[in-house]
Amino acid sequence: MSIINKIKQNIAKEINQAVKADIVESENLVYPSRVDMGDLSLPCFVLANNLGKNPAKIAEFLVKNIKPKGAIAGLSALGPYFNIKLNKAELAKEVVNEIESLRENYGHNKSGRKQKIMIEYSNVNTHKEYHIGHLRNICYGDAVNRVTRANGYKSIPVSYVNDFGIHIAKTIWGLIKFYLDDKISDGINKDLEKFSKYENKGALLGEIYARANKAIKKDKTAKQLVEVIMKKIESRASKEYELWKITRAWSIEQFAKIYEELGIEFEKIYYESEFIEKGQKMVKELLQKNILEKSQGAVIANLEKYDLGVLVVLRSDGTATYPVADIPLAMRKFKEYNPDASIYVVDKRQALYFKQLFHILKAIGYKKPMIHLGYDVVKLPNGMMSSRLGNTITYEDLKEQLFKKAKEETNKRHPDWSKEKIDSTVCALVLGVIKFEMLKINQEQPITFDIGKALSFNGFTSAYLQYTYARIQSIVKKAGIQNNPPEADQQAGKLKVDFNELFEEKEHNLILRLAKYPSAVKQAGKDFNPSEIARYLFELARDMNDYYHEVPILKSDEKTRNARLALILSVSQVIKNGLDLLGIGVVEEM
RNA sequence: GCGCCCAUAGUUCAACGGAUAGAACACCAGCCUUCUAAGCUGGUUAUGGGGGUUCGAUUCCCUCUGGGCGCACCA
Repeated sequence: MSIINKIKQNIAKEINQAVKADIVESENLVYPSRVDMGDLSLPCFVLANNLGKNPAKIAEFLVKNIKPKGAIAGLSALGPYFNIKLNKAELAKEVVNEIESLRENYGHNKSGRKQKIMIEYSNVNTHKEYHIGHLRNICYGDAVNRVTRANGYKSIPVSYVNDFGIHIAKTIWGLIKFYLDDKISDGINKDLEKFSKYENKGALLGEIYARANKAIKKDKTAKQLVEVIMKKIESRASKEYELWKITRAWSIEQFAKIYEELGIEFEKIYYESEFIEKGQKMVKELLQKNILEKSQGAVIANLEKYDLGVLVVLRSDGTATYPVADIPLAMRKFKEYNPDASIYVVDKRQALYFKQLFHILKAIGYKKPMIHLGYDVVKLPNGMMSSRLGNTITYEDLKEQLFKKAKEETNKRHPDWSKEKIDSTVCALVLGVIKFEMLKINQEQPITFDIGKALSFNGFTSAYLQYTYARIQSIVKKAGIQNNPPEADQQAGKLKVDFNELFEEKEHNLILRLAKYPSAVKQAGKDFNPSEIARYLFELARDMNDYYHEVPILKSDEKTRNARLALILSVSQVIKNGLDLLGIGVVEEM
């Protein structure tokens, strides 16, 4: 349990003893809206209702009947609020020592009790462009994975790639039409040599898709051709199928590169094409079991009596829809990993579909919890993004612009740095921007992605957090302490910290903020909401920068200096831990 | 038509039934012989309308207005 929770529990106990009843719990203690009121507070209304007394009187009663001792430094009543000031040195000692001993594990908890949770994200289409909407999915999924682990679960991140749909036939049609003179010759590999000059063939497929989509819209024969191509791919024995195999590999290579750049690893990647045939067989079985039924030539799941409408599983022409692959995929996941719960990180617009899918899976016999974690779209300031309209920002565009800007800024500030140092710093900054922009807003809200703001590195950004971290490292370095994890314990020990030296109000604010980190992690885990961490870190960094400007560290007396160094080392550890939960790395200098 | 979601400052977001509704961006005015100015300080501006529940409502309920989304053969 975190220090602050222990303190809250003790205070709750004291209060209950004072009123001789068991009413107040540690969760009833809140943080006052202004720091001068105190560090913790109990609104006395609930107590008042239970005891049939005036809340302001109760607050006064508590002040009279509880003696400040240990962690409690002072008590006061302000109207109906019972306010508690904590012992600064005591709290500082507890918090800083805990951070120093737990290090990268500070803030983590065991509430998940090692339950296995499978998290599916990066549910992408091959043969299409990879844009910032996909980035939201992957950044969010990865952060949920990390936050879930920090809360004591054993998470299993997997990806599911849609490599077998009509969109692919469209891209292949475009490829043949625009690049292969309208036909596939016998020597496909030779024809495709012209693509060897493209470094990122997956991105090229995205461009072809957008172009093909526009062309097909106005062209009836093209539409028919696309259907023919789809059938030929499905036959798994045709030139089109060969072309599918080759181009599919291009997209998969592109995804692998993106995952590597973003530092994201999956336990397993599943592909739709592996499940379609199995799914077709399964449809027959489910028809026999009356879980599915035939209607108007199609195969459907009729879920109207559960208020979930109707889900088409096979169209009247016999072609498959999503669930045909999703059902066997879910079964495979349970069979291979036996997770205690299965989470799907997918666009919230598919909420109804997932309710339907889970209903069918439960009917088949899968009773473990299945959760659809929906997130909202990424919009642009001028409106919705659309692959079909070509109104998107692709991952490549974004990365390129960010690199250019970050490099410019870094060069300007550090003309003496080596190319390697600049590159590695810029890389960390760019990744930070991408991930932070995708995570700083609650997943249930749309993101209005403004590339100009993302490039600014000012305000509520990852650069601000990384900068704060780098500033601390700079001081630490000048103080002659190496903040290397193996030696750090010793180093901290060498500092001989007297926590009474942390007498500044801003220091107390920082310590209280550090003490709140574990609850931010817990809350983020409970709500699958990494933006809690992002906001927490911003507040911590703001407190830190405020402190930095106001209070000298290296120039203070030795005793004070040591205490302050211990404090800022703790701050930097928490910034690092929090950024790690968002999948973002720190830089030692910037 | 049925259902779901959203509405807070010029803009983008917070506020988990509690105290004077917080930030960031933008704009204006300051701060670098002083631990990194990618920073800090100060200033201007907000709960869509109407009802209810509650000691207390941005938060819960109803309703109106305005947006977005989903609803058998698009993925």
